[in-house]
Amino acid sequence: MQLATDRLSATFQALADPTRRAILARLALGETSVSELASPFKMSMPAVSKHLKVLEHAGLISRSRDAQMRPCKIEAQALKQADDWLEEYRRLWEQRLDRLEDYLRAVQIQAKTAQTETAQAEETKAAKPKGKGKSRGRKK
Amino acid sequence: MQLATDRLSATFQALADPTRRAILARLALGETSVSELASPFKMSMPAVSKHLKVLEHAGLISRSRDAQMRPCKIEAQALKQADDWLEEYRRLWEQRLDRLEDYLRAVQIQAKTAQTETAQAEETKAAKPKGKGKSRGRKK
DNA sequence: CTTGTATTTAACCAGAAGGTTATTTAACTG
DNA sequence: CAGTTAAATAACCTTCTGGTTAAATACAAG
Repeated sequence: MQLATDRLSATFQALADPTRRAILARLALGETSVSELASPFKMSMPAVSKHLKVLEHAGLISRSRDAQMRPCKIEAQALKQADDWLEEYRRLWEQRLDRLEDYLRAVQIQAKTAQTETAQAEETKAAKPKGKGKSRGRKK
Repeated sequence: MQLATDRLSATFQALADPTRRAILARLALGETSVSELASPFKMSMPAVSKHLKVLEHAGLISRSRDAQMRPCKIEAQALKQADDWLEEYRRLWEQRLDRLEDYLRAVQIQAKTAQTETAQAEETKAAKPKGKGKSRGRKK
């Protein structure tokens, strides 16, 4: 059905659909049948079956057999891989507050300066510095 | 270009492509131009431009202007949203070992019960770590 | 062996994704 | 102004996605 791309791409791809995320949410509560997984949705069974195939291909679920039923089980390892990828970027949002503080501090200083030099503030715009000076400021 | 689905779907969708993840990896090092972002790939500029549009639509990057250049910057909040979603499932892989331990302990008790129906209660008590104070934090 | 139940497969469809080349827009430069 | 650079847009193509209905499979129970 889908391309044989890498595992991580397949995982994110699988998570990119609300129906599939809802299925995973249900499976987080415990193993269950395809019919029960399908019941909350108004789509046809084959459609759900396809979603399950996508999830299985991504390693997010596994299936066993119980009479006519094919119970699905969530497989957390694939989710962990996605989490591991995000881990690399965690600092980017965890440092956010610190940077906001830096920014606010800078603004405060600027405000104080502006109090004494109000007139020149407008002129600065016209007095464009040469070349790639980039007076646009706060470029880390 | 892409569907106007919910933000989380758009984010996971954006992350489901290796090229886009590579772009984000580069942007994690700092803001840069489209040309530089495109340079590692053998695809055309319009292709990269499309990838950037997908990332921007998902809120994963933002763009500013600097002369002819349109520098891209990573936006960590969208990544955090993905991480928050995964957070709900974290216990599934973090508790895995604990549950395996529980299972093995149960099997052991069963085996012993089958052998001799004598004093295994004390052993169980001794072996049990008691409480789930493992506090396996989410930060590595 | 026939029927019912649970689920998958087959065939098909519209629209999205990801790529291409050619053209256009935007901003600096001489 | 004309020319160059950086990037986006337009038009087009192929493959993938997510859904459909109809038919097939696997199993259990009469």
